Amino acid sequence: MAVLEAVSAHPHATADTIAEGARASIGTVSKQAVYNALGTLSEKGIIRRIQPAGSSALYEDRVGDNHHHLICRSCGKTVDVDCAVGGSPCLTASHDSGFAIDEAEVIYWGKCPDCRKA
Amino acid sequence: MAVLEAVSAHPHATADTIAEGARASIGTVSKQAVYNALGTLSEKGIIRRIQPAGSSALYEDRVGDNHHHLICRSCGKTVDVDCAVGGSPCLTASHDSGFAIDEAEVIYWGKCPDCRKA
DNA sequence: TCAAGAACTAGAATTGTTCTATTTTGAGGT
DNA sequence: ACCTCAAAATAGAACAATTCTAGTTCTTGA
Repeated sequence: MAVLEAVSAHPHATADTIAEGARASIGTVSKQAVYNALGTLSEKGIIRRIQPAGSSALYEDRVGDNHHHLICRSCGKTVDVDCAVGGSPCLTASHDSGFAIDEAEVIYWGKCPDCRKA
Repeated sequence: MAVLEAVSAHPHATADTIAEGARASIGTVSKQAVYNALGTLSEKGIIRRIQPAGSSALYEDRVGDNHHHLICRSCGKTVDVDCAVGGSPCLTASHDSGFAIDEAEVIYWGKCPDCRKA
């Protein structure tokens, strides 16, 4: 529960940050307890795990609405974006090679406003 | 050059596999030489590096045609798919939050024909 | 031929995550 | 209340991919 709350409170946080958040509300929690909880929660579909290139895994509780992510190449800032194409469209690849596709993960890479200034 | 050839010969291979490929054509190459070469090549845009969740980095030389990937959740098999939406459309997120977007990375997750049978 | 910079090597170091063995906790039954 | 058993937590080791570092070897231009 504490882990779930921490994920809710810090969207797109790393396991480490979430562990800190959980500790803030409960006291002591081991790293592994957090990993276990995160693992179970994302397995059950209650939270989502994203693993952008060049960073550790991030977790969020916004789930089931087919939204995507926009990540800054310089500072790593991550924001949600709604699916450009509506509903859950991306699930149709042009040619599926016989695969049964169950998810389309979209990551937009770019530069955030702050980093553009600098 | 040997590294580039190895990437060409084994699309979607890991750094390790590419190192083996390079060694097969040249003799001995250190792991770091390979990482250096891969780093420079992808920095210059000659090859592309993809880092799917739960696997190490993969490299490919098909570049600049806005294609995406379809990965099997069970066996990790990776195939190319052309962009569902044509040209380079995905570059437009519904709302860009002020970011300067330069790439849209799409990964379709599913089950390959072989794993569906099993 | 020589010097200077680039690339290469080997091996240690780092980081995020997972594994394993041991301990603690909590629920149900007596 | 007490005991037992399973589930969850702990601590710390283990692991794998990648990066860093220091020293050596090549290559190229003068």
